Amino acid sequence: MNVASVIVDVPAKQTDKPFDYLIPEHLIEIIKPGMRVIVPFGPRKIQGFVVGIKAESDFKSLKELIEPMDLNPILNKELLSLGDWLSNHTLSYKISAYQAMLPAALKAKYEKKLKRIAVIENLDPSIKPLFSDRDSITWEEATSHASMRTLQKAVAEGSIELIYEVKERVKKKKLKAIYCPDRAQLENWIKSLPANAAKQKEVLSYFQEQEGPIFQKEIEDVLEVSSAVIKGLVKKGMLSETYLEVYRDPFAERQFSSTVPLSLTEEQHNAIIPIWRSVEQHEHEVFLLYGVTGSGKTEVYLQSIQRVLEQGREAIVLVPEISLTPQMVTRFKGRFGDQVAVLHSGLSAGEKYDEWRKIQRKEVSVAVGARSAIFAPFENLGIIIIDEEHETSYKQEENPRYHARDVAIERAKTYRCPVVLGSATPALETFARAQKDVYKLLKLPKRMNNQALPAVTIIDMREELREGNRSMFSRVLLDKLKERIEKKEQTVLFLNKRGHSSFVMCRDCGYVINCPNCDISLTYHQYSRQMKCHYCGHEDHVPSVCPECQSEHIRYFGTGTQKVEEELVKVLPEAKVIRMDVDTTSRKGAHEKLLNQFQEGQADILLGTQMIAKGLDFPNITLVGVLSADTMLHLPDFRSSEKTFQLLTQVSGRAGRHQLEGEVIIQTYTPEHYSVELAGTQDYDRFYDKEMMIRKIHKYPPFYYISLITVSHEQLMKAVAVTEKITGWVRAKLSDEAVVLGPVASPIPRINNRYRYQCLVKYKREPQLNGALKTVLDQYQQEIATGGLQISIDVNPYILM
DNA sequence: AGCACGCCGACT
DNA sequence: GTCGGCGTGCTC
Repeated sequence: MNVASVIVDVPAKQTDKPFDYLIPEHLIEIIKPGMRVIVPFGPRKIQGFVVGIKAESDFKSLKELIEPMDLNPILNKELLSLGDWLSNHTLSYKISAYQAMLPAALKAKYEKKLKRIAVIENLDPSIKPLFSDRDSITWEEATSHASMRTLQKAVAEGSIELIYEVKERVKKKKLKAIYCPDRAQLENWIKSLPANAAKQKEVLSYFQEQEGPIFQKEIEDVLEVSSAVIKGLVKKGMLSETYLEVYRDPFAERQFSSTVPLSLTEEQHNAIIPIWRSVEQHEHEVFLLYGVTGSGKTEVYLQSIQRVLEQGREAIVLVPEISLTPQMVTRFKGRFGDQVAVLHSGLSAGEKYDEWRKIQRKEVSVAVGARSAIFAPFENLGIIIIDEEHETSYKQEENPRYHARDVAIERAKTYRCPVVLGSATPALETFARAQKDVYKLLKLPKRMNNQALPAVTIIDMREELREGNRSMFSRVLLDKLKERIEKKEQTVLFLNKRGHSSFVMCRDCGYVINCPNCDISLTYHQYSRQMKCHYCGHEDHVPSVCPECQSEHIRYFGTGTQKVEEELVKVLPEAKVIRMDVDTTSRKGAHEKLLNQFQEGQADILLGTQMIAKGLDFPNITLVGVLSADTMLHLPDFRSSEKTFQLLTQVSGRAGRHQLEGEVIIQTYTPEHYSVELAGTQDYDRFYDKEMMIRKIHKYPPFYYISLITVSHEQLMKAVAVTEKITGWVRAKLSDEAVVLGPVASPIPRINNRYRYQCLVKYKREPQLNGALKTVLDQYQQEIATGGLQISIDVNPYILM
């Protein structure tokens, strides 16, 4: 057993298979599947994952692997095969799948260096100065100071050597700690110290009280001594220095007041019984916990987890990226304390890595986090919970294009444990499965406070315009706003920004400034006073005259949160407003800080985008205003109605969650649209029926599965031709039941000067499809490798662009 | 993905 | 004649 099969860190079709390496004598039995290793690959050294150990290889001349990067496997057996499953289902490379399952900190960093071999005097004069004070320099440094030619010559004649290094991205954080090598002596030592060494005596007696190493910082802080005191003792040999690994704890400063399980309402109780049963009987089952906003889903999660922990098993809780508000973390930390690891995007790479290691070392049993937390390396899972399961952020929009819900179900099958999908507005696919009894439906139809859902008023903004109100606030909304300020109650104003971020337009000729590289309008950014393309990053100044008609009437269109804020100040000068958007929350911790301010009542109005739609739970909010409900209704996306309905229902749910009654105002230009109208009455069931009908007619999910192939190339004709061929090829491979659409231009026909064409496949059951798509990738492998062609395949896409 | 190898055009 | 451009194919 001295051969290791390794998946190497080269994301390409040709290398998407195990490469065999000889395990050096001294590493036999040490190298195990799931470990990261450094292996020679061609002329360089790269990282790889050991996927198997075997006695011999079909390959004749094996190289030896260089060294392991881990002491213990970083992927256990289950995660290793989950990686296979993932790459199969998303048609992505194995290496990409493994990397997606691990914290980014574990991704290798490569360094190319030149090392001096000959004595300095013998080096080429142009290279000499580079090595004057060091023995090796980076490749970048070398090439910027010396010509490629001389470097090549020097390497060829052996005076310098080219070396490749594999480095860890993030180091484990270590702090200096002090320990006493011989505690029995402490008593004597203290007596032996001179009388004027009061501080040193104090330090030694501190060691009498405590066993084990103590962090230097702790000694300095507690005893108020300087490092010199400790150094003195170290010099005398009474104390010794060491470095101890510590976790970066992003919540170190925070106190979480602990909570106890609340008594469940009858409905909660009814909902939790089947979950408990599934936990206790080790049965895999998927539950849809369908509960209106404010119905107490979180308490059901908490008490389900409680049961899992009592069994000595572990739990994963997924929450959507944006709503991973401190509120949710607080509730989990409050109930389960140190048992909880938190994994979300707000943490630094190092912090994330540390939280991940707490899971790996079995120091915690609950992981709360965004999408990628589904890969938490637990080995005895007892439950997986996905809160707000309809959220689109559970779908990764880059390779591997996985949906956390699918991964959850796959893992839960292996561990024979339940998955709980929670939502007030389930994804249509999910609800349909619950209707068909594939998932078990659990309902929480009432709010916990027994309050009715807030009263919703829909305002037709066309009507407002007709009556001469050109502002972005309807008269009703304005009146209600004033009322709340007088009553010292709070309002949430929600701006549905997606769909029309502020673009720049000429008022005279209507010319909209587009990106020169992409077929999309540039977005205006107030803080930099620049226009920016969200797809290729192109930036430009706002022109002073229109490039088309030379008019000077250039204007920024679209209502950004900043504009709303300015307007608010004009109409309600007495109102205190907190604005939450990408600009005000980009700084670390800003999100939390703003919410705290709002909670403490420092403002009357909380104004924001998507990020305030979910998870907010403040007792004093009695009014929710949606400024423009329909902005994303017209996106080229078959889910736009569903998303609109979900979003409107979610925001409405922010009002009146406690004693005070809530009220919602929705402003729209299309009040007759069913997703606006039914969000008004918060009637999910009717929305579901209506939307299902439409999906059925148009052959969309949940009636059909879809897969999207996007082809892009610098030349329009090439992109069209390839898509044409693929479309024909796929069509021929599938049954008559499948619908293959295309080639059609992508909704964004050009990004970064590459033309984009698509083929959309709708199907019910096509065992051939996966294979056909793989062949497509194989066939164009050459052209993809040389960089001219790009083909992306998204199985079950969420964004059709 | 890198990197070497190899085959063609424009130069000292 | 050589230098250097990039297309092609390989990496255990």
